[in-house]
Amino acid sequence: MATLNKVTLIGYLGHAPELRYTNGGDPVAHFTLATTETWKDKATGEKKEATEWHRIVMYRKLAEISGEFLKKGSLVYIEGKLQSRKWTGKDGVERVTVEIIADDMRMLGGRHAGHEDGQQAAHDAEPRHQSAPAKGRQPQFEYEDDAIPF
Amino acid sequence: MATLNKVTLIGYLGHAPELRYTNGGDPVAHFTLATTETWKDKATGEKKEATEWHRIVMYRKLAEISGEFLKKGSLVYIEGKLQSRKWTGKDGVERVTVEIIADDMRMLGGRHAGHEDGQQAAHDAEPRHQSAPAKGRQPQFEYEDDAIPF
Amino acid sequence: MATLNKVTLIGYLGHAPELRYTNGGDPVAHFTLATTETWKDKATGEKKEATEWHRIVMYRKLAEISGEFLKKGSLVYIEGKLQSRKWTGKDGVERVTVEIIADDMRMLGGRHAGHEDGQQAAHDAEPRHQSAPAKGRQPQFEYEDDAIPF
Amino acid sequence: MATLNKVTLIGYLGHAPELRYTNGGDPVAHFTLATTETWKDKATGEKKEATEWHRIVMYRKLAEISGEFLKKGSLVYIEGKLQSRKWTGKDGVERVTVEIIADDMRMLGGRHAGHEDGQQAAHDAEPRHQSAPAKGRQPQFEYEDDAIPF
DNA sequence: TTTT
DNA sequence: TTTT
Repeated sequence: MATLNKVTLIGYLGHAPELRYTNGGDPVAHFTLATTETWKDKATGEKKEATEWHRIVMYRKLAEISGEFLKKGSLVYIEGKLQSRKWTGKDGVERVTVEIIADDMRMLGGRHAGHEDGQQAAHDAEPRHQSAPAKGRQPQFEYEDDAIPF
Repeated sequence: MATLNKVTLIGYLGHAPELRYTNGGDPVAHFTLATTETWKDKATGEKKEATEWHRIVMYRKLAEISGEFLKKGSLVYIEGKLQSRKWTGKDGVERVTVEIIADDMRMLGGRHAGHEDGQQAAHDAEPRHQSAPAKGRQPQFEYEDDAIPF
Repeated sequence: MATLNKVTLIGYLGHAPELRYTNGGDPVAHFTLATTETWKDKATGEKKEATEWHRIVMYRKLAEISGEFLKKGSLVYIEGKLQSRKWTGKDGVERVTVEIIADDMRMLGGRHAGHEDGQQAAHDAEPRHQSAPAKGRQPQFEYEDDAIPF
Repeated sequence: MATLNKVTLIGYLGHAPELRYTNGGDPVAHFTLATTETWKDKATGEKKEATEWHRIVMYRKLAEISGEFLKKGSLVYIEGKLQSRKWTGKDGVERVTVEIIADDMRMLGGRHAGHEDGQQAAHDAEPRHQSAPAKGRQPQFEYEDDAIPF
C-alpha cells in the first residue's frame, strides 16, 4: 500500500478515561486530550491561545493501563492513527466523528501526575519502539479483536 | 504549554487540489488524501482493506506548489496538525469537520507523478527541518564545524 | 527529492546546555539527552533497562532558549534531523559522530522543571507547526474561515 | 519512563539489504539509506545539496521482507529507534556506530521499484499502526528474540 | 551524564 | 474520491 496514517500528540486529559467493554469482553477506553498553541498577534501584539480537543480511543491493554493510571489533567504522549466513524443522532442527522485510535502512550506527569507505577511506556498489542531492545524481547498477550462495537 | 499536535500522512490525492484565495489574496488549497490499511482476517483468513479519507488544507506557498504540481492520484507525504472547525449546514444542523492543516509536503510519485521540477520538499513559511545542513546553508549564519568537540 | 530525515525524542538532559558562539556571533547549544527503555527478560523474567544517549545541537533562538531554561535533568521533547560529522582526534584517528540538529523543543517538566516562563514551544527559525491557528494568527494573512465548504 | 526514541526516514537504499542470521537462526538485514536535502545559498544563489547516510538494521520478518523486496535505489519509509553500538577495530581503536533499528517499513517505489507483491507495509513483531483496524486484527508470528549478536 |  |  505504501500509505501512512499517524498522529502524535502531547496533551492534557480533559477527563479521566471512560472504560467500557466490548461484547467479547475487551476493554475500550475513551477520553479527550487538549493541545494548546499560543502565539502573539502580529498586528495588536496581544497574546493569543487556541485549544484543540482530540478524541482518543484505546483498546485492550492500553485501555486498561490508561483506565488505571490516567486522570483528568494528566499529561501524556499519544501515538496512533486517524479514523473517522459515521453515526446517526437521535435527530436522524448523520454525522462523522474523527477519532485517534491510540497504539502507544507515555505518561509525562502533568498537574496531577499518576502513581509512580504507571510511569512507563504502554502499547497496544506487541511493543515495537521503546520496548523492543535487540535481545530478549517478549511476546506479550493474546487478544481477540473481534467485535468491538462501541 | 508543552503540547504537541502533529499528523504525518503518506497517501494518494482523491482529486486535484482546489485553489482559492482569501480576501487578503493569499492562496488556500484543499484536497482529500486516502490512506489504506490492509490486513488478513484472523477468523476467515480473507483479505480486508479499509480506506481513510483525510481533509488537507494548505496555505500560502505550500498551497501554490500543491496547486501546481499535485494531481488526482499523486502520492505525497504530508505533515501538519489537526484542527476542527464548526459549521452550520443549510439544514441548520451544526457539524464539526476535522482537517489537517499541512505545513510540510513531499511528492513521492504515484501513478501520475508530477514534473521533475516539483520533486522537492515544500514548506509553509520558513523552512525548518530538512533545510539546515551543517555548512554553507545561509549567509546570515556562518559556522565553523571543524572544531565542535562537544 | 522526496526524502525525509526526522528524529523525535523525549528524554532527560544529562547536563545543562553548553552555549557557545559562532564567528558570526550566532549561539550554538550542545547537550546530551537520555532515553531509556525497559523490558522484562522473557527467559529469566528479570527487569532490564537500557539507556541511549543522544547528542543534541541547537542553533540561534532555540539555542538561546535552551541555554536559559534547560538544566541537567530537564525533561524535553525534541524534534530534529540526524547529521553525521567527521572529525580527527589527537590520536590521528578519524571518527564519525552522529548528532541531532534540533529544530523544535518543548519543555515537559522533569525533576527540576524550569520557570513557568519557559514552558512553551520553541522553534528554530520561523514557527511552523503549532503556530498556525485557524483565525487571527498573523496580520499578513486574513482568512475568512466561515465559508470553507470544502 | 516517559521517554521516546523515534526516527522517521524516507530515502533511497544505497545497496541491497545484506541478510545474515543470528546464532538462533533469526534473520538480520543491514543496509544504508540516503536522505538528501537541497537549498539555495543565500549569498551566492547557487543550489546546494547534502546527502546523509543512515545505517538501517532490521530483524526477523522485517529483515526477510526487506531482503526479498528491497534493492539498491528503492525508495522506502522507515520508522525505528536510534541505537549506538561500541566496537573495536583491528587497529585497536574503539568507535561508536549509530544505527537505526527499524520496526516499520513501507515501500514507496523509487527508481527501481520492487515487485507489486512487496508494496505493503511491514512491521517488526506485531503490527501496530496501519495494520491494526478496529476489528478482526490478527496476531502474527512468533519469534524468539534471544541472541542476536551481530 | 539523565530519569522513574 | 485515491492507490496497489
